[in-house]
Amino acid sequence: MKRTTVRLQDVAELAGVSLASASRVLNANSPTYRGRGDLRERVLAAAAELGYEPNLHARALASATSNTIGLVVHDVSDAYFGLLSSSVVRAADKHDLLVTMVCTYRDPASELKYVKLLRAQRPRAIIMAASGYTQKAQYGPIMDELSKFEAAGGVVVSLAGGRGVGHRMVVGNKEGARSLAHALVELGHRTFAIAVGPTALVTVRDRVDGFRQGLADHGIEVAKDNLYPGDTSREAGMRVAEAIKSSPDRPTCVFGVFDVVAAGVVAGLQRLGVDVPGEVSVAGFADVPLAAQITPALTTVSIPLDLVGQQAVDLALTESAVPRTVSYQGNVIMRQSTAPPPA
Amino acid sequence: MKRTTVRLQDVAELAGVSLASASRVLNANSPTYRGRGDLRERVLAAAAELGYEPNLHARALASATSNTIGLVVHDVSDAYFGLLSSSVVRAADKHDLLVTMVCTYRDPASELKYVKLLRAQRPRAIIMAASGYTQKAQYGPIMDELSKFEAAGGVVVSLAGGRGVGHRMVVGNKEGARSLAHALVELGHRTFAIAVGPTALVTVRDRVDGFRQGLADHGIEVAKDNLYPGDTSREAGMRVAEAIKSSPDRPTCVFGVFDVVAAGVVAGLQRLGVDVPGEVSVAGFADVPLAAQITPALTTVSIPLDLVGQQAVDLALTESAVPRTVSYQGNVIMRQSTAPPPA
DNA sequence: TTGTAAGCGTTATCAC
DNA sequence: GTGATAACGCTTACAA
Repeated sequence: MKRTTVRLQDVAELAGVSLASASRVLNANSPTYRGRGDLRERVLAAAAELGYEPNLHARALASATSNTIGLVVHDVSDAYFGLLSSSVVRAADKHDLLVTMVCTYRDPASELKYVKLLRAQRPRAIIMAASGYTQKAQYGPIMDELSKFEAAGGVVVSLAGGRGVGHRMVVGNKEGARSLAHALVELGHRTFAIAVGPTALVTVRDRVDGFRQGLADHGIEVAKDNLYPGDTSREAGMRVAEAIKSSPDRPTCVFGVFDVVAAGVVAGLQRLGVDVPGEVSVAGFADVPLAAQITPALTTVSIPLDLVGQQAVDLALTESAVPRTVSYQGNVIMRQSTAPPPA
Repeated sequence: MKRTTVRLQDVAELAGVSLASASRVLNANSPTYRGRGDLRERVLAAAAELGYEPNLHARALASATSNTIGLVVHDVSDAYFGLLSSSVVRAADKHDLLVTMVCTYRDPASELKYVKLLRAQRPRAIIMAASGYTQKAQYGPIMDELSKFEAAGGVVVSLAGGRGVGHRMVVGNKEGARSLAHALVELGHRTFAIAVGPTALVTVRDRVDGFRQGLADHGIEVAKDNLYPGDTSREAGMRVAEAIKSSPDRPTCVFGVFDVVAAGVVAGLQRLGVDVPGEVSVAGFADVPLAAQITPALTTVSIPLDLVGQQAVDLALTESAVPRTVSYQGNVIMRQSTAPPPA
């Protein structure tokens, strides 16, 4: 087979104009540019006839800008990140930007690898929705890499709760969890358990800290035994349910740091014959769709993921020298999974 | 600010070698290549010191290959596509491939636009998990674009049920729905309703056709009135529930073409005081996590999305001249949302 | 307005 | 094994 790829050159030749002119027409260069006579039409016609599609690599190389933004999440199949990714993709679309998405599956090493790869791709910006590790050994190298990216003219948007390079977006994990705690105490609860999730994440730390802070505001503490680390799965929640059921001082309320985990706690308790919320109340965090769909519907803290995604893209497009910070606060959503504790 | 971006040239100079040598070292060119003396080490050291990261655009341009694959889905925030995307990303990772993901939100026009954009990015392959429109006016232009991509040496993997360019993956929508129908009839049901969803999609058509076929196998037909078109949302399901509740000849079993819709039917019926499955049984399709998490748990047909994603990437990497076809069959999963009809 | 030509950062093809 | 040097397909001064 001969060369099958169509170059701008080919278009130019077919239209009988120079490479430069063809380029100008196809880029609608200056708003005023129309080309003399039917030059413009000839080029357009030639491009259409040949099925020409510009080579973005060449364009990126020559113009030193790309129309891509990188998005780093933990796991797209997780509803939280799925929703976020979707809103990022949607917002990017409005600016004719393509999104290259990578999933770290909560592994700092693979996150580092991906940031490097992304950097190699020279995107306009990188949105870090994952990251946020509590250990310097884990986040350090990633930050370094991001700094280099910035030094080379790239924009970074960090959604992580902790420190971060570039623009910062903070979703109110701490504040939201604290408000949730207040609401639950007001309901009458005094003994709590927390399904903590992966402790290496800043998000987790913030939610747990916020929640405990909220309890502390009322002079309540969570017993060490009632802190259950785990992963972010439904199964983790179910295991917590078992532990609680046979716990000596059974809490009257369980806070699951992720909705999915909380849903697992609910399911686990139900399977063990414990009534929710009659005997034990359960609350989650994030308000992913699942929360409203289980029975009883889950009390949780809603995060406006839609806005967050949009805003992230907006920030990704602002090359301001001074990093900006934008915050979003969550709302406590009381549903049927929580009720006053049994008398 | 001076130029802040590090070129291979810079690395070569710092290492005191030629551009070509630096390139060879960094690409571990031939397995045997080691460079003479400490040449290799010097280059590596220089690259590390400078924080060099290759420019993939330049590389793609020079080598005429990229390490990117394009993925087109309807909506990542939809559990089905979230799961699929995740498995694609995961599989791609094993081959050090980056995934550029676009969402069409079920709009043929935006799908066309995206395929063009993707083509411009010159990915190694494009995986079409969306598409599959029933109307030629809609899928035609997209297929054309994909053909051009193929002609230029790209690989296409089509997950759509209908026709498709390149390698084909067929998930057993028809067969799965048919088996489901059989199972439901065996349970004793004779009158059915179908929450159809968006009729413009091949996936929908296949599931509906398969289901009706399955009923037909037992001499059962679905009344026109019992076919409810809509979108793929939970709300659509709830509306169907209302319609059914007040329907003159109320069906004893409802098939929702998407799990989310079916879940909506369940929730809607429950809200109206109709017992599921006591009075009406409900089944869905796809077995997304939600299906197992609602109460009662949803009977559905499971699709091995994990395998599908992996396989899609495998196919994306096979440049075989003859398009291959791989099929996956779903399994009927009976859960608590279906039971024999009331006597 | 248009064309000529010089890059953009790599890889690949040559000689050496 | 190594180093010049010509592509790769495009944008963008600079000249005409």
